[in-house]
Amino acid sequence: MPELPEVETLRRGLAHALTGRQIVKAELLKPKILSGLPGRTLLEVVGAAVVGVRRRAKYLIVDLSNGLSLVIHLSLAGQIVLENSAGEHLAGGHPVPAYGSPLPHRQTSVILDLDDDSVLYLTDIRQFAHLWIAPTDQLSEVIPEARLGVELVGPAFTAAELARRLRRRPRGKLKPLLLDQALLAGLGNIYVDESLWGARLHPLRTAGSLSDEEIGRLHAAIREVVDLALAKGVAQIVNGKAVPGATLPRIHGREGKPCPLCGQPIEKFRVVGRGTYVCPSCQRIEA
DNA sequence: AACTACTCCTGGAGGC
DNA sequence: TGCCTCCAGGAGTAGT
Repeated sequence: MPELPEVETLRRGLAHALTGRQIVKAELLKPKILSGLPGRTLLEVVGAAVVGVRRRAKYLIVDLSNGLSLVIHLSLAGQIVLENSAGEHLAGGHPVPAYGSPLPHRQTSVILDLDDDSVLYLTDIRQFAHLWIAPTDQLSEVIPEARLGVELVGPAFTAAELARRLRRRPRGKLKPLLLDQALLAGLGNIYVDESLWGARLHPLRTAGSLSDEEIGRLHAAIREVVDLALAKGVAQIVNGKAVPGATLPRIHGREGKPCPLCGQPIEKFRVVGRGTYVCPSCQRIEA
């Protein structure tokens, strides 16, 4: 699903469009999405205004004027579409159902009506997404801070910090480590592949085998791919395949297509059950 | 510590 | 057209 760049891009759009708006109606079509904190209902957000939209890792946080926050994790296939009164869409998350298709969709879980006649739809074709309603000062009940590593956007994510974290788990392989939210908060399957390709490192290299120079390369590659996604548009994948012509991804979902760097055909294999793409020439397992 | 397997779900693609 | 299988931008838990 949406990884950090997708969630951050969505956050920026929603912060602009939602801040100051009042929620005038809330419909819960699929109760399954509301997990944890029993006793809370979606009706508690009606009448409150949005005071800000934040993000931690892949969690989207909508702070309200009544001391509550909506916390959304889009998981694999969650999607948010905000439709304004002119019928224009601000959309983010999973591309299925296609942006612009009629809403609500069969798998739409939540509909929020705003006081400017815009409507927010939260849809998830796989019903894995989660929504929590919690007091803004008690979000630790919802967001598992102890299981979230360093934020990738901002000053905390340095090469030294990456090295420190990787060296704690020297026998771990790079792909599972980079997918581990307790190590780095925000990467998912696509951006891990993109980052490893950018650093010219094989997904099965062990953390302990990396030189300082290679860790520096990995840090720069992660930074570069996240920055590129935030600046030029997030990775576009539909049904596991890269969308032709999109800036990102450059390697994920492009099996058999030429490596953008050397032209060798990109190969696909499985690592911890996840489809993994490498350039066999640029990313060699031996150092 | 690190790995595998399994779970939650639906839908799109491709084979026949 | 139908039927089948496989796979999927996440993450928690259990078992080895």
